[in-house]
Amino acid sequence: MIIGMEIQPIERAAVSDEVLGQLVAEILSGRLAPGEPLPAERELALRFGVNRHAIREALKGVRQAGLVRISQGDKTRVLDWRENAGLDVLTALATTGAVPSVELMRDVFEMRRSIAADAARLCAQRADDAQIAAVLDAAASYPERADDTSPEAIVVADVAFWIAVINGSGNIAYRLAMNTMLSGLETIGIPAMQTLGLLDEYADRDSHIRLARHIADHDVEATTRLATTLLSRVLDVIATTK
Amino acid sequence: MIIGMEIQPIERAAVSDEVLGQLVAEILSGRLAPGEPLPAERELALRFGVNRHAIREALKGVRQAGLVRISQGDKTRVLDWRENAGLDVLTALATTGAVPSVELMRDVFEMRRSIAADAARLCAQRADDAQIAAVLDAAASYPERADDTSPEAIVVADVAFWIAVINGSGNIAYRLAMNTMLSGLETIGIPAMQTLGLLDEYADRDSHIRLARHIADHDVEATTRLATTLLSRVLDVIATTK
DNA sequence: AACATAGCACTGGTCCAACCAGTTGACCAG
DNA sequence: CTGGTCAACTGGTTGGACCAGTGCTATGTT
Repeated sequence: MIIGMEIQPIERAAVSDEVLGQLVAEILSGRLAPGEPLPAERELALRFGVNRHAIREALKGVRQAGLVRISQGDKTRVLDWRENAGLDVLTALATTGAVPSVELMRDVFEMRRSIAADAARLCAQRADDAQIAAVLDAAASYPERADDTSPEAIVVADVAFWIAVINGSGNIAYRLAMNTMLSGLETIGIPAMQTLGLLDEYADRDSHIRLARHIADHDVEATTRLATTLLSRVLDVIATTK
Repeated sequence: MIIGMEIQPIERAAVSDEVLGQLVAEILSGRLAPGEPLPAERELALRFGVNRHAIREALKGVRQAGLVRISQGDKTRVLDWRENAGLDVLTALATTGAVPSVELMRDVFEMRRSIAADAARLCAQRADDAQIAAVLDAAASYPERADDTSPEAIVVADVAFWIAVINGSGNIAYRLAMNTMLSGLETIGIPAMQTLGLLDEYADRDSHIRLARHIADHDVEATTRLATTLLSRVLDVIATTK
């Protein structure tokens, strides 16, 4: 075994997942328009060259994403994803180019700002000691600004910090929404963020430590202001990119 | 046919959906703890008394919700839903009593406030004429405050208004998140909201019309202020309930 | 005794083939 | 025109077989 050689697990996606991906892409891209019926399961099985069960498993996923309505005896019909789909299709949207990726990025970071800023406010209001300690810890773990700091380390630290804040807010909906946004960002990929110059704005250790201190002081006012400022930076970068 | 008789379609959930619901409930309630392995598919098929294919279809759904990790050759393991699940489990959370329903309600409405308020701000900033017209229309369609106004009508009008605002913001993530929240509220049910006295706070036709006008005037400042005020009302009611 | 390894038993993944259960529309009798 | 019947779809469900990974265990060598 060659030391240091690049090993990555070969991807062996299940056929049903393959099918799911393609169907979702077809719908999000608009090639399958809302209202339009999907081919019958048996037909799809033929076209994809897989068993009908694989198709059915995929269809279950498509339905759960809110992209189709399945009804026995009748054909499976495509829904308007803007009206019916849940937040979870963000990930799929990032993959298929249904929405321009810069615009999508802007939307996600705007949502991040709203939610994280409010979470910080609530955190300052009602977090208990343990939760505040976690926030302070996360801020302290923030990497120093240095050129040799890996992009991954910055992202990891930033995610950990805001997760701690959200946990402190005690709002489970915020937590779940953040989970969804993060998995969406993962599919976009850190390299893409790097090219956009987003990461430079992330790495501001001092500000995060100050913010944590505001939270620890239960200073709602200062917390909200600083959090909003911090969370807006990335958006400024995106705006100029556009 | 008796005029006005109550007709509702009989529910005939597919077995796989039945299974999915039970599995999700088991996990969210904590009876199946994170890290714990699920029974084998064949075992589950026996216990539920259904075919293995049905189990598999259900498991696909559970996985997509971010509640388990499935890997061939190994057992299917339960994930920590707080860390892995997406926003879409909100609906399931509302059903199973994993989180106290009042607390869940508070969380959702807090999220609604953050998102809708920011959407209103963005809408005032960058909505085009057609989108603004839609907002004005939605506000005009708001029902007059009257005792004979049905609760459903109020909710429908309110939803339509904020959807119009979010559309005007041009933020697709906000739209999707709102979709998810709405389907969550549906499962809670309007009657439950009525008992909590939430609906009275919804029905304020004048304020919504004023808000729409602020947006039409592109008055970002006034829009943000009024929107936040409006969206906070429900939370005040919930806070006193608690 | 210690360690490598071959093999077995278990997991999920896929397939085939049949049948059940609803929906729709065409057709025909009243 | 109304109502019923039937046939041809649709998705829903079942059984059983086999493929493909993973992990434990017994075995054999050192």
